[in-house]
Amino acid sequence: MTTRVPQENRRRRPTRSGVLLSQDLIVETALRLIGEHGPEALSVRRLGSALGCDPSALYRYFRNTDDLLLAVADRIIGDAMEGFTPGPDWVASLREMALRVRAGYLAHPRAAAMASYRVTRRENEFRAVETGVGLLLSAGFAPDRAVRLYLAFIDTVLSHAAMDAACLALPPQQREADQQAWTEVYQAADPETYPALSTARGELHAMAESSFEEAVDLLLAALAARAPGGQD
Amino acid sequence: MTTRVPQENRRRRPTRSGVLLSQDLIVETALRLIGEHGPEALSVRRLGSALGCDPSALYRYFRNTDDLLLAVADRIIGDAMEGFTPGPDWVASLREMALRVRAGYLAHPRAAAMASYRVTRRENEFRAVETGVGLLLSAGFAPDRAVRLYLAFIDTVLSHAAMDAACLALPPQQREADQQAWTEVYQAADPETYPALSTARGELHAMAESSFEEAVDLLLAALAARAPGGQD
DNA sequence: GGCTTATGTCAACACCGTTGACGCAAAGTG
DNA sequence: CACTTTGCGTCAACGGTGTTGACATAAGCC
Repeated sequence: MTTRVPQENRRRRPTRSGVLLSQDLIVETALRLIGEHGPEALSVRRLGSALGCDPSALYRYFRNTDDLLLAVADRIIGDAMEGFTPGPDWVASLREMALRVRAGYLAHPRAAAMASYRVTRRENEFRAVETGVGLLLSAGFAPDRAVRLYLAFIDTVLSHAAMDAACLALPPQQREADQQAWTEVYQAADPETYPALSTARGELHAMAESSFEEAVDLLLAALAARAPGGQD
Repeated sequence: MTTRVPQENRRRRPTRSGVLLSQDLIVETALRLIGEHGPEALSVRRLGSALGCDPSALYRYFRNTDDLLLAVADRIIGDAMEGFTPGPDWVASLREMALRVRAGYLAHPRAAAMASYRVTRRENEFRAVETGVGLLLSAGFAPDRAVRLYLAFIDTVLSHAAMDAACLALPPQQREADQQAWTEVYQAADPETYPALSTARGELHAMAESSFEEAVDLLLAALAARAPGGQD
């Protein structure tokens, strides 16, 4: 963001409680708040009191709460992708990207659920898009195909990861109840009206698990099959 | 629907403005509000004034806004799947299922975005799983594979649809800002640090669109390629 | 040391979901 | 028809939310 106030030259005045505010400190505190007390714990007022400052002070650093949320999202992306460098195998590299993003989301389940579908427009997202599109270009796809396919890939990864994160963010009681539904409620399905469910009865337990890797691998297989360079 | 408080025997008193309240009327008004005035128009207070009653009257019909939201979600699912019967072509049938789910979500974005991660365990979900697993069984997959692959498929569809709905549910200002980011902020990327972005500069506008169909088609292609019966 | 001005503070506004008390009118009973 | 019960709509209030504009004050520049 070019419009952003430079962090270094800021004329920072300590707050009432002596804390020196900064975008990084605010983002970290927000992430901590969400992680500790759930997504509903994130409000300007609570964030202010957690930082020991007036809520309105945050508006000196972020245009509004949406702006703050995008900063949090970008931070998650940055943490997830830290130290990652794409290798020569573009499929394997995209796969690792996917797993990293998912791990980053699962580390902050509640924040991830809010931010998965946003465009952060910040440096970490820039780098991730650069890396992903670059990998597809290196696979021989034309630029327009590379962009379209990267979008399909990353949207699948992000939305799937968000879904997993949302499940993880559920209260344990509710999560276990949802999982048990597949081994209990669905087992009682009437064979006449639900023949397919009956046939697959012994396998329905798999419904309780995440399909993230399966879906990513299916998608990557389809991408590999369409790569100009060959079937693999 | 039928398990709720019987609508018939209710001791319904006309509101101040003469309207007779009911669960159906409330749900329909909520959907209409969202459809006419955007997703952010749905609040208990606005819903109350749209119905010509005090906001608190709604709590006679729904435990809280969450309960109301689930009722709305149930209606959306029912509407989306109404009249659908799987055909002989399992790939085409799964594709139509996907498009129907998405259309249902997009028709009522905010409700869908808020309810997408819920497991209903109700009749409509039963029927959907039965249909989907049945289609994969008919394709020749063994039951365990059919279950796993259906899960990967439906999770991709649901999470993608939820993501699209969530984007649509954003306040217009934020949504447009997110979309413009690809044609403005990302255009200014430095060619030296972001060579791939530079190469694909003219195609980045595609990032603002939905990748739903592309992702579904990629996944279905991968499924078709793995079907025991052959590529089709 | 004085000036400018960025920045933290404060008070206020307009919303939000939810609740409890209250009175009225509809349903049930005879 | 009259009487009682009670479901329901209304009202007022509580505590929460994001955001804004006025204001003082202290940091950094000359």
